[in-house]
Amino acid sequence: MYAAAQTASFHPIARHPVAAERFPQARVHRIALFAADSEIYAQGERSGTLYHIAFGAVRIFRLLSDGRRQVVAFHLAGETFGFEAGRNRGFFAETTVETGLRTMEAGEYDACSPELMANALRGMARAQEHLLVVGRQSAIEKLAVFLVDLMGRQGDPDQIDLPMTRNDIGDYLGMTIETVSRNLTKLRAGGILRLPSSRCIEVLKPEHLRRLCQ
Amino acid sequence: MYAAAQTASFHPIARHPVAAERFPQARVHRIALFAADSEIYAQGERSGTLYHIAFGAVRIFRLLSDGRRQVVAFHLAGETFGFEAGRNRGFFAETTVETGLRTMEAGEYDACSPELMANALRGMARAQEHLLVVGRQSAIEKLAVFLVDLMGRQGDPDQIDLPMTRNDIGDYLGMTIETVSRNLTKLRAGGILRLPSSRCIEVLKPEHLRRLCQ
DNA sequence: CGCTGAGTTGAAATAGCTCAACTCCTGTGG
DNA sequence: CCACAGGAGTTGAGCTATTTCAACTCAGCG
Repeated sequence: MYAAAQTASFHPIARHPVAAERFPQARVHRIALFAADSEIYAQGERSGTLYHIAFGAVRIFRLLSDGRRQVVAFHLAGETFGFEAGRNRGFFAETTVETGLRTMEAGEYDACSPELMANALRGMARAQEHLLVVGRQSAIEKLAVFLVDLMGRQGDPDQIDLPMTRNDIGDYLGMTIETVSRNLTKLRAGGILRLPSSRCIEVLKPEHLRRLCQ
Repeated sequence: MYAAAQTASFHPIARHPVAAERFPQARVHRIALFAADSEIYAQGERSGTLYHIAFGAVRIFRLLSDGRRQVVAFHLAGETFGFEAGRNRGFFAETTVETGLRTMEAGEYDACSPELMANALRGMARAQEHLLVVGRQSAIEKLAVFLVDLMGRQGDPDQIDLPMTRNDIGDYLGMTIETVSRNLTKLRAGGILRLPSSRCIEVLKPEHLRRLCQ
């Protein structure tokens, strides 16, 4: 779970053609490599640092006292995260897969720039959209919204790359892994999806999926 | 439901001693009076205006295509709302009770001031906290968190003023009004609450309530 | 005094959870 | 190259919390 970030250095960046393409060696500037399931920051730590994801994915979550976990956001390649309302982290951040991050320390950026403001507002909007999903709707609807969102953020390919486990998805949508699995099976049985592997989903009928989102 | 804001003018402000006290006549400056259940803005409208609540309460929500409603936030007296990520409103805003609002048009305020930034980040944090509640936990736990939050925002009185209906609460917590009602009854049966009226809750055992929040 | 909307309560239906068994995939070591 | 172990995912069966539908109470108001 808490593999040290250093271990990532054993995996040469060349194994990530996408990342290599987007951030050619000359432009790679202070990229930190993290193995899957590495902690980026913990709840309670001093905040300030921002992170830009070169490749990989990150889950933002909180641990509840009974051991349950609520994932409040996933961040994918190309996105920036790490904004906090207070001086200390309110959540944990961990990689879900092997991930490359560029960090920006407080002081390196203008804390009140229009870009940051836009990002904060977008964060609020995304959390509120997430609320719409988690708050109501059946498990299959939640899953549909999740997949359509992922599709959009990956540039609407017909093959969705799932950079997280069923456990992560369950904790994000507020349901058990069994319910996630059962409803994926249901979508497959309906001819809407194909599941070539557990980390890849081929969307056969995008319109059907979108219709489920209402 | 969509009573015009004008109708509020039939209710003299003198009926609201709290408001009168906080905003004495001399300082009342462009306060708009809204009757209960009045629309403040609608999804899709051009955004920009900010609102400060002199007295009353507001629900921020979205209507789903099947008629269900998800309330993503309540705002109470003293709070400011109306920030948007985009040029257009992503949600509806309505009063839940008779409400006095001071408006600030875009241009009257600095869109990138530290105060606004702090407000945006607080909005994000609150939405994420809300996610923790809605995403998991049993109905009774959700209700406990909701009441404790309300208590805090009203200055921790032992009498909570509920400026919204069971319906609003249900749509906020992602449950039916019957479940809200049943679980309030359960808390009352446990000697934790008293319900002098449907819009007022007396908290007899705050520690018990807090313990339910974990 | 009856009407109306909000809230409460009851009974039956059901979606999702829990617990458990099983498969599949992957990596490791002989 | 195969055997094996361990983790991730799937499937099944029974259980339970919440929803649904319906009846009822209660308070405010013309």
